[in-house]
Amino acid sequence: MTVSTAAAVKVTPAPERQRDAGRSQAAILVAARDEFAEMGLDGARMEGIATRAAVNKRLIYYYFRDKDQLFQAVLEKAYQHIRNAEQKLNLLNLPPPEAVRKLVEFTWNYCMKHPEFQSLLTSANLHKARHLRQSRARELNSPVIDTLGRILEQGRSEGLFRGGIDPTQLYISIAALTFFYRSNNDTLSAIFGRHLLSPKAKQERLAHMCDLILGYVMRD
Amino acid sequence: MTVSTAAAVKVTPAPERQRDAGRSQAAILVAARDEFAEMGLDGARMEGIATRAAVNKRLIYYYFRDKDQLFQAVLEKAYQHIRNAEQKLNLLNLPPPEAVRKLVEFTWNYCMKHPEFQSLLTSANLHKARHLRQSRARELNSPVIDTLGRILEQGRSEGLFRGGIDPTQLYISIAALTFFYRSNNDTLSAIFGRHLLSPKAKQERLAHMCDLILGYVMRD
Amino acid sequence: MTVSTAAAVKVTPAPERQRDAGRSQAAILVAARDEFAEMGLDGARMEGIATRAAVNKRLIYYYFRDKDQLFQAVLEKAYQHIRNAEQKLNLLNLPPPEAVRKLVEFTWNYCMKHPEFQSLLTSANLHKARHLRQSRARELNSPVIDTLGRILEQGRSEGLFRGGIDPTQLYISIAALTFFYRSNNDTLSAIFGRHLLSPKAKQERLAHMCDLILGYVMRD
Amino acid sequence: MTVSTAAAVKVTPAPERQRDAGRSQAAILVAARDEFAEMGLDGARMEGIATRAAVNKRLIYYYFRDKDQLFQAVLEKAYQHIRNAEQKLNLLNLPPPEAVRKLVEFTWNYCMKHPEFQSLLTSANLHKARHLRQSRARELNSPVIDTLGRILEQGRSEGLFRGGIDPTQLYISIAALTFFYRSNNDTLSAIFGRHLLSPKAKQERLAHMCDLILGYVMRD
DNA sequence: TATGAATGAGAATTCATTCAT
DNA sequence: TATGAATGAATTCTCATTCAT
Repeated sequence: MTVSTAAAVKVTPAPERQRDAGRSQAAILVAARDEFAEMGLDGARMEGIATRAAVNKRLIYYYFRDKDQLFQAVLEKAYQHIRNAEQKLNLLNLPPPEAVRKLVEFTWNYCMKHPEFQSLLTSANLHKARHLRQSRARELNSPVIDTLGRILEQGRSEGLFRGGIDPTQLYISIAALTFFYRSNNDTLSAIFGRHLLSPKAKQERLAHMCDLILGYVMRD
Repeated sequence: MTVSTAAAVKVTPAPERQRDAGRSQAAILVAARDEFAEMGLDGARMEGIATRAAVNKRLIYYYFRDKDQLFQAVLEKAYQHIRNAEQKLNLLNLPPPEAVRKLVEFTWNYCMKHPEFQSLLTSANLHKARHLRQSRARELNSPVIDTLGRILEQGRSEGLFRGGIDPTQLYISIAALTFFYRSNNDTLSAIFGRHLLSPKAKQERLAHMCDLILGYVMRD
Repeated sequence: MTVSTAAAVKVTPAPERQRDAGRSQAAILVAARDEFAEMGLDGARMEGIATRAAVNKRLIYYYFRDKDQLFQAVLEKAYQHIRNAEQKLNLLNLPPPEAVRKLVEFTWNYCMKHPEFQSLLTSANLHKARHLRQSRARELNSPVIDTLGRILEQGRSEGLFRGGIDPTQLYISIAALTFFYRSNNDTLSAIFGRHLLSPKAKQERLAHMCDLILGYVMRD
Repeated sequence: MTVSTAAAVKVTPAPERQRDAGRSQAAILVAARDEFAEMGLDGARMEGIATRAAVNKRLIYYYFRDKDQLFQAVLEKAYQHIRNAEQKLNLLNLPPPEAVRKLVEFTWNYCMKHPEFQSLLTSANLHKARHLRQSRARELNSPVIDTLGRILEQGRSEGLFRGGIDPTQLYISIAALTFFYRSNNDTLSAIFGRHLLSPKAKQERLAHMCDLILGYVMRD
């Protein structure tokens, strides 16, 4: 047996990549987001998340306690992300009709780029949104509601928009028109025998939505 | 009821409940529909379905082979049900604007009465609609698309509606506005801190949707 | 035991029995070998294997994925074991007749000491040897075939053996005479009403086999 | 409801094929033999047997009580079949060497034509031959043993054969050489990378076996 | 911070067999 | 003689999670 003589020897911790708390946590969150989005909360596997994140399964528990907490963290991050994007819209600088159109387009584009968002919400809803209710994060609520309210008011005062529109109601409708289209794509395609996500189809859908929303908002 | 005088009358098999293939199958389908709708395809438990249906778990396999086949059967039946309801609408007898309004109201009411329908679709979509694609049932496609197309045309010819509206696109939008609202109710409620399914809220939502759809369809 | 003076000496992990991957795997393999041999592949129970190995049932799946993979591992190990034993025979040092006799005796003894080997092969054959074909292990093929070929040649050149004997054919025959006798023992005994595994019967069988094989191999 | 007027009307039992006890039993036995041979006793499925026999699963239980009894019946029939074939050999009419050769050839041919026989025996052995021991059928024991004894004696008295050969021992050896070859074909083929059942291979094997047996039996 | 070993509580599915007609 | 309906007891395998280092 070869015995080391130096009790003081301390192996240098290797050129790292290991042992980076932040990196591991972030990798897990991304992996979990993808797994949850693809498989649903119930279909997702902790094993699958660990593999995607290239970390030891045990580490997930170390950082996130359990599957539900992890899902909650993913959900919060997803909301945070879209709220962040919404912040940058600067809708109040635009003429009201332009602002509304831009909001529709933004919602559409976000939905196309981040289909995982609606997928996560779907899982959240299946579970009665308990993950959200446990969340103390206040990034959940959209500041856009407020903004949209002001836009509607201004459009109204300019004589462009009709009155009496509930901004929350309108916001939900915009979301509905885009997110439903995307998240029900597979069944809709199967039934209509029509590909709904080709570039042309997407362009048509966006046009339709803008017509629909603006046709409603604007005074006859 | 015409009563036979003869002694040869076949005794009705007693109000038993045992050994009735049709009844068992039907009970399983109902139970499965509810379980799948509440828990999602992945969250649903065969055990739970058996309990709901008050049949032996084994019997489910006897009639439906496995979970996926059962889900497919449930899905087909759900489509069949809504298509059936659509059939009875008789929209072509109405003035075009009334017809469109009635379709919106029908969709809304169906959605409220049968939230399981969208829930099933959600699971189907999470699984890339493979259950639908394996289905040879042709009740899937909605005959309403056709009807809606004719209504739009007629409204157009009467000078009431704008032209160039794709009936499929419009149909999807109507579905989106109602089904998204219902199926995302929990997260939306949590975020907006507002109960979306109170009688008043439902009435407002329906009014909003009608305004939106009719405002778009009708010529300025 | 050489005692180190240093405080830095790593404490030997105690004679525990827990948390030893190698030990667990080995225990499972032994248990599985016995269960498969006694019950056949289809009759074997994962539960039974876990009990025999005194490990958690789940651990079997942890290490071996599923029943088939486990069986394959067992099979490979069994081949490895007999090939190992064959290696040690050193037949080439003996006069050809002695070598042949020793091979027969070895086969017989191995068969008596390791009846599980033929039992495993029987299961493998029932399943069309798919486990073997999936195996990339090259310990499967017997090196004895080669050796036997050389022995036959030398015997021939010494004028002791007849010519034109296919070593593979002969090897199969030696195996057949022993393994068939052992693995069909129960039916043969039942039919002939004669105990085939008494010391006397075994001795007679071995003598018969040697006579048979040597009588064939040696020139008249 | 259309009521039949004739109480006496008796539907003629249809051109039959149904309700033929003998036919059903025979079909089940054949189907069971094939299923047991292909899958082994444990791997065989009552369902599979019913399907093969094109009868209702329940009928198997009606005629054969349970799986074990069915297996026993199959086994007995298999023995009966080979004993029957052996009866017709008329070995005593031949010169002793011819008789022995004919027995080897017969065994080989039977084995090639009826691989299910050895397969059934294999299952029987895995279960310690309990099915045989429960069997009161006396067709089990081979009359050939007797015949072979006489042949050996005669050959001996004619100065052709060596003495002291145990006919049972020899009979087992002949069976071993053929049945082992056939029933271990898959593993042997996999290991030797050589197809053992091609016409040429079969011919070579038979020749080898005859050489082996006759080389042993005949006086030098 | 990180990880391989281990596990209990299910989960879907299978299978021989019985029930009721 | 024949059969569709029904079932209890397994059986394999899965999954989130904890242990021990």
